[in-house]
Amino acid sequence: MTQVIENKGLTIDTLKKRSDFLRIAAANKKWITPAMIVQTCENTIDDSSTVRVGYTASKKVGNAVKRNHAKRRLREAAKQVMGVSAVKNHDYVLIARQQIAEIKFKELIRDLKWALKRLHKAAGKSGSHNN
RNA sequence: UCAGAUGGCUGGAAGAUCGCUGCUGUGUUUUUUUCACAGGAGAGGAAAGUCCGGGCACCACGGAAGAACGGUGCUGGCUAACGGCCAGCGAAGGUGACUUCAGGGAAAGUGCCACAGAAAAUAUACCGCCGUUAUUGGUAAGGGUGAAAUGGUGCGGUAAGAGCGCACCGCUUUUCUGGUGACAGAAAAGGCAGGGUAAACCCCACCGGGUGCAAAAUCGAAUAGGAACGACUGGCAUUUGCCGCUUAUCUUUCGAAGUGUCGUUCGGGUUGAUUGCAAGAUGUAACCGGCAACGGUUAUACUAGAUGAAUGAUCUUACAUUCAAUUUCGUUCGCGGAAUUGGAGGACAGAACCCGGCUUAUAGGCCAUCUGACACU
RNA sequence: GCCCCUGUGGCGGAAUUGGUAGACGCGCCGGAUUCAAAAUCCGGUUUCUUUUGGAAGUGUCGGUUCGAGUCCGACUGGGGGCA
Repeated sequence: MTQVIENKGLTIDTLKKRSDFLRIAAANKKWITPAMIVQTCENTIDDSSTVRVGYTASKKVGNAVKRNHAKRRLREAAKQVMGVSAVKNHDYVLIARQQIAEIKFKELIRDLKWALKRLHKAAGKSGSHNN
């Protein structure tokens, strides 16, 4: 599989504070796929060339090995997808679900692209969340 | 060959592309930083559970004796220490290799033993048996209850019986022998003392101050050098000094230190960085001592340091494993071996201050020693 | 990471020194009352079975004991605290 990534100049930064995670969850804009949940929210940072992404894997995913593995795969997927499909001045949170251990990496990337597309399309019309 | 026992080792490999976190060096940079390049490093046998033992840090102090509380519990050794390990003893289980055991004291004292049963522990006598006789005496063979009933079997003995007597077995005490010891063996004496429970209180011996790296220290930022209440802040003395008070569970005592700190509540600020934090009861190898655990000497190595938490993502190739189909060989007709093709597919699991153990989880693979059965020589 | 607490029917919650487990309340089911419902009153309510009875059962497994919800050990689920 060849992975030529066309970077738009967006650099990825990692969210670390709990308050940021809560703010993005409160915005109530999310898209659910079998392997993960994608949440997003606009931020107020002036630097327009960075996109901030946070990763979450709760105890429902499994033990420590499975949780770390899930976060690594999410980080790898974000590295390949966010540079192309993300919108600047937005923060994202990727939440792992149980099926992330079984799904193939190609499908993970496809789902993430689809989720971002749907989120930004829906955000234009209304603030209602999909299910 | 089959079945098993014990101990130990291992815990996936190779390659390609793209990345992550420290360290070292060079360059850039006024310096710190940042960035670029190069080099080299980067999870486990359990990293887990947090069940024990230490190091280390703080709690206003150390020693000795006692009390309380908690823990351990056959013997000897190893260890920094331990509830761990090694070697033994005893009991129970197994044909055997071997396995399991909180395994001190019930004759210091107290408590408890439901129901049933005459009686559940200073014993006692319901039905019985025997004698005398008209109300009692002897007895513990037999009956029945219970988890448990005051030695067991046999012979003698007797009114009936009973360690009442004897033999064997068991038990207790004493002595001797062997052993460092737990204990083992032998002899003599005693007609039998003695129910269970100490993972009930307890006794005996030994050990233990508390809290935990979110300990603790420094820097920065911020605001204030916060407020209220309580505790001891004392007395003589001009200084030395004397008495008193305080000093990590409590009391007593010895020495030393101290007399401005501590506790609670309210209010404000910070939710940062650095140190602690990686050379140690360290690993590996050889030799020596020891049955062994382990110890000693020499040589050699430096081997993770993250903090929404790095050590990876994707793909390919064989290899172990497994499923299905086909062919073939053997067959005790259950199936087993070999080859080919196609598919599935890596056990348990992630350092968080560091060590020594224990416990629990774990696909498979390999090695050594030993036991039993069968066959052959 | 470290330190604590706790587990009993569908739910809350009892069970004195170890001696008949499911007290009591809520809920649920059936009946009475009512034209009907609510309220009230009466009865039942751990599970299985060959049903006047028997067996299992206090998160799981093991041990001590004649006997364990209770005592001891190991595991497991849930909850809380610590800058």
